[in-house]
Parts: sequence; structure tokens; C-alpha cells
Amino acid sequence: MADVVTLDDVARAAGVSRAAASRALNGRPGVRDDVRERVAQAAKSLDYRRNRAAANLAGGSASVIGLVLGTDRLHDDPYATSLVESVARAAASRDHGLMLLMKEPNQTTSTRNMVRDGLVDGVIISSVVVGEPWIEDLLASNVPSVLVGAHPERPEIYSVDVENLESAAALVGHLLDSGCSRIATITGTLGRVDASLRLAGYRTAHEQRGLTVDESLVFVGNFRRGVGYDIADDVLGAAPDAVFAANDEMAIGFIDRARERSVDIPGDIAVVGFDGSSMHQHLGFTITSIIQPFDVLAETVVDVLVSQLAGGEAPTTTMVPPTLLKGDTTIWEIG
Amino acid sequence: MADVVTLDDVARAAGVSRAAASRALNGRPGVRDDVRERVAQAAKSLDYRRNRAAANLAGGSASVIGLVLGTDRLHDDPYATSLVESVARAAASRDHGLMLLMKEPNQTTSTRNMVRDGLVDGVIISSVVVGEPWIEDLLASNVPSVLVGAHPERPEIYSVDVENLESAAALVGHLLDSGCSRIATITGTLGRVDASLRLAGYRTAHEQRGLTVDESLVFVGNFRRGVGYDIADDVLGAAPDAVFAANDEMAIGFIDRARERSVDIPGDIAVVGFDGSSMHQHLGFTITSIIQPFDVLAETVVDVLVSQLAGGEAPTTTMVPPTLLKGDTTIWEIG
DNA sequence: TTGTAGGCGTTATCAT
DNA sequence: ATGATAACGCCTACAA
Repeated sequence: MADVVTLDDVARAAGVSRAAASRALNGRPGVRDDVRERVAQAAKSLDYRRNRAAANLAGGSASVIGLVLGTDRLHDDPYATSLVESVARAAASRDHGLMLLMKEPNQTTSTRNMVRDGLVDGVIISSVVVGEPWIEDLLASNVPSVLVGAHPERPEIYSVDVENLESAAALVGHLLDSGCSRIATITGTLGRVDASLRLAGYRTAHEQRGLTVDESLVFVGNFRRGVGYDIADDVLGAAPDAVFAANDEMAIGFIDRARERSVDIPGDIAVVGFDGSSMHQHLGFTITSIIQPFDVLAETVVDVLVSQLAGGEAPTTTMVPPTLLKGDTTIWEIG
Repeated sequence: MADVVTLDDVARAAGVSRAAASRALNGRPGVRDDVRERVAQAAKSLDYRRNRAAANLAGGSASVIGLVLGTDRLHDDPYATSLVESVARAAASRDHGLMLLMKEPNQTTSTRNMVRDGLVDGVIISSVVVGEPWIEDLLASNVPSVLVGAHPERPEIYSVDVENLESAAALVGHLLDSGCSRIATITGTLGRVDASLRLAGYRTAHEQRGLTVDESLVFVGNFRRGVGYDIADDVLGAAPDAVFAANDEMAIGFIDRARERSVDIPGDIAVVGFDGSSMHQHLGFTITSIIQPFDVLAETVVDVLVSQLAGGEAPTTTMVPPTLLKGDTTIWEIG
């Protein structure tokens, strides 16, 4: 182990006390500019790094954030995967560490423990898990936290969100305006916020046009590709002229099966999804979808958390604008 | 913030000193059994958790491991994604935290910093990045580390590996034995260990049978699906009767393109891949491939690191057996 | 076997 | 504006 440079070394090199050096390095007031400069120089030339464990212990911050996921699998969950990737990047760019706190199959006290153990300053929580006991437990411990995706029952918690309902409504609305009249939907996992909102958007689009939703066109899914495939026969049986899947994965599953049955997409049936994850999969086509702006989302959520940690204020809920991806699974008018 | 239970509280409740309590809790010798029991009871009833930052600072361990990835993207890298997932699970099951240390695009001192900052006890490194400056830098700092995938130039570093070369040789050998005579290969990223080994396996299979590799059948890829697709025309131009792609992603890309050109797989051309990631993608078919045993791999690598941290010994390199997946892209004899 | 005491590196308080 | 000094919670010689 190489020799460790401590704050003491820096202070000595700069000819000041530890306290002054600490203040200088942390940009706190009450330090003369020339001293601040001198300390900075010393730190740089000694290649000093503060020990975050010590800082944390002493009442400072470790600059580590936890990312709490509502799933224990990444390999078939592009949404979670992209979230991890983007948050990791955003955290790193702000010199924060990222601890991955995945849901555990069996006992689930460990997430809260990780936080209690004092190595995480705050957490980013995928809002889909709000309501689950282990999360309530976590929230009850008052750890600074920010939700990815607002949660209707917890409006008081800081959150960063994309407009699920409005986006879904716009997407479905467009289908309706394009002449589709029997739009089926494959929902996400019942009980999950994003699933509810997207379904609500589907209904809203109809209501806004004075239409009534044919409930036999609503199929319950779970965000996994497999269910899209498995349920496709039922969906096709309802003879829709369009399908709104609550995410791209299910849309892909549906399309796979539809094509096996020689259904032409978008000729016979238009398909739209959500998340934009089909873009990265080299499927040979892209699905018309709402693209989650993961990088912006992640940067925003990290910023909100960090400023919360710093004691700063932020709007309770921040909206991030998604993008509409015009893919190959719908027909677009010229222009 | 809830009241924090400290070691002191536990000790007091158990009627012993902090030192004794510490020893008892950490399972060190020199504690009477009844005391040990009493302390355990007290800890449990108080719902005590040791502050890992403090433990770390005091010379103990934070029980946090870092996972160093050679990429900054997960969304199109099933291998990295599965590794993250499995390692996270394995770490959690051993009560260790997991810090994600992804490669950063620009400056890359931060990984080493994260380690130096004292919040990571040891690291798991994807061996594909060994040789890159930032990793050499990291290794030079003598952090306990374990490689996922052995590295030929660094045999002294603990590592856990699957038999890339042997597996690839077996796979290609089988193709040869099945009557294929012009087997093309699409390699992984040149310079990456796994890519080299798999290519070496391809050559070995030929040599073992006294055959010479037709170098015009070797195509350089990069492990990404897109390149499999893009290079497919060239590969087809070489009129192979089989293709060995260095991972499933490229195999998928190749198959996509081949099918667009009405090539029958496996009828006209057999295809084999590596990693087994096609299993999770609901493609409508599975690729004959070598399945990476991610869970075993992850558990093993975490165990090796943890025992290393504990001062224990372990074999320098541990092999984990992969599995052959007989998929739909090759023809198998009866039985 | 057990307790006492010192220190890990930093931040925060309170004098100066 | 600056510098002692006391925590923070834990581990670990060393002493008893």
C-alpha cells in the first residue's frame, strides 16, 4: 500500500492548521484567498485525496449515493440497465461513488442496512418500488432520497420524472388521429406506477376525443418481452388495428409473434411502445416509441440529490422532457 | 434521523467493554462463549449495525467491493450487464456492498481515486481492461483485486476464469467434425484477452485436426451486434459453411443480415456464438453457444476477493466450467 | 479472558 | 481568519 497523504500533510506543507486546510479544501468561508490558494497547491502537488470514510465519520459526507432498483435482474430489463449506466456516469462526473442496491430475492433488509451502515449519503430510488415494505422501511429512516419517477402517493418526496401519462396520451392520441379505431394496449406490471400512468394516458387519449375504451382491448402484461409474445395471440384475436405496449420489450415480443403469424406491421396493425429501448437492439426495425432521456434524467436526479445533501433546495418534482421516436412500426403521413 | 445504536450501546447492554463486544461480534478468539452469546443477543435486540465507515477507518474493513468494468455502456453489452447483475447479487449475499466503477470516457483517474478514497476494500476487475493505463495505475496501488478472466501477462493476479480457448476449440471442433470445412470467424475486439483466446481456440481446433486456417475466413469484429450485421456481407462473400462469432451479439447481427439475404440458418450456414446471451432475448431462436456461468463466476470471484481480504489464501486462478448450449443455429446429429 | 486507552483522518466547535 | 481540540464509531495493541 502506498504511503497515504493525509490532510495533516497538506496542512503542514501549506503552513497552516488542519482546520484551515479542511475549510480551504471544502470551499467554506473564512479562509483568506491566498491561503486557500496555497492549500490547493499543496494538495495538488502532494496528490492528496481526502479519505471519504473519515470525512463521513466526522460529519462530512462520503459522496456516495445508492441506486435502489426494484428488480434483481438487469439482463432482461433494458430500462433498469440504462438507468444504472446513466446514473453511474452522472454520479462519476460529479465525483460521487455509486453503490448498487438491487432488490434481493429473499431477505431484503440489506438495502436499508447498507444505508444505515454509513457508507451511503443518500439514495436514488426507482419509484416503481415505492409501497413495498423494504422501501417504506428505507424511507422511514429519513435518508435523503430522490425518486426516479414521481409517485402519486408520495408527492412530498423529491422526484424526477418524465411525463408518462401525457406522453402515452400523445402517442395513443396520434394513433387515434391517424385513423386507428381499435387500439389494444398491453399494460405493464399492475401496481407499478409507470404502468398505471401509461394506461391512464391510453384512457385519457380516448376520453379527450369523446371515445370510450373497449375494455376487451386492455391486456395485462408485466413489462417483459416474453409476455408480449405470449399474449399476442389473444391480442390478435381482438382484431385491433393498433397496439400500444407499455414498453418496447413487450412491443418486440408482440411483433415477433405477429410476424410469425404473417401479420404485417405497420400495414395491418400499427405498434407503439415506450422507453425507446428498441433503438439499441439492432432489431432491423425501430419501434415508434417515447424515448426516455436517460442521461438527462440521471444527471438531473443526481443533481437533485446532491443539492439536497448539500442542504440546498430544489423543486419537489422535476420534469424531464421525453422525445417521440418515429419508428418503423407505424405509418406516418408525409411531412 | 433515527437514533443510532453504537457498539458502545451494545457493550453496555451486554455488560462488557467495547473491546470485548467488538471481538465477540467479529468472531475473534479470546471471548468466552457465554459473553459472545450475550453480546450477540444485545446486538440483535438493539438492532445494532456496525458503522462500516468507522470500521474501515479504524483498520477494519468496510465490506465494500468495487466492480471495475472496461466499458462505459451497459445497454448494448449483455456480458457486462450480466456480470454486474451477478456480482451485485453475490456481493449482497455475502453482506458486501458493491460500488460500480465504470470506465469513464474522458479522464479516468476517478476509479483509482474511488479506491484511494478509502471506501472500497478491494476490486473485481474485468480482465479485458488489463493493460490500459488506468488499470495499471490501479493495480500498482496494490489494492486487493481479482480478475474476471485470467490475463496471460499477469498470471500473478488472482483470477477466476472460464476456459475461453478450450471452449472455443471444442465448439469449432464440433463444427469441423460435423462436416463443416469452411468455418469463418468474426473476432472480438482486437487486443482484448477474451477475443484473443477465442480466436486461438478457433485456430487450435483446426490444428488439432491437421487443418490449416484459411486466413481469409477471419474477420475482425468488436463484440457489438452492429458489426456482426455490417460485416455479414463480407463474410457471406467468402462462402463459408459455418460461422463462429466471438460472442452471441455479433452472431445475432450476422444472422439478421444473413436472413435478410435469405440464407438459411443452419441449413446453408451453421452459426455458433459465445456467452449464451441469446437465451435471454426472446429472439425466436437460440444460438448454439458457450454459456457463461455468470452466477457461479460471480460467486467465485467474490469469494476469492473476500477471502483475500481476510488474509486467506486461494488458488491464483480458478476455473469455472461453462456449458454448451445446443441451439437452433446448428444441426445436431440424432442422439 | 477482559478492560483501558490510543489512534484512524476528517469535520465542527470554540476559542483566539 | 485561524488554530487547538473534541468528537465521529470502531478496532487493536497492551495492560490487567
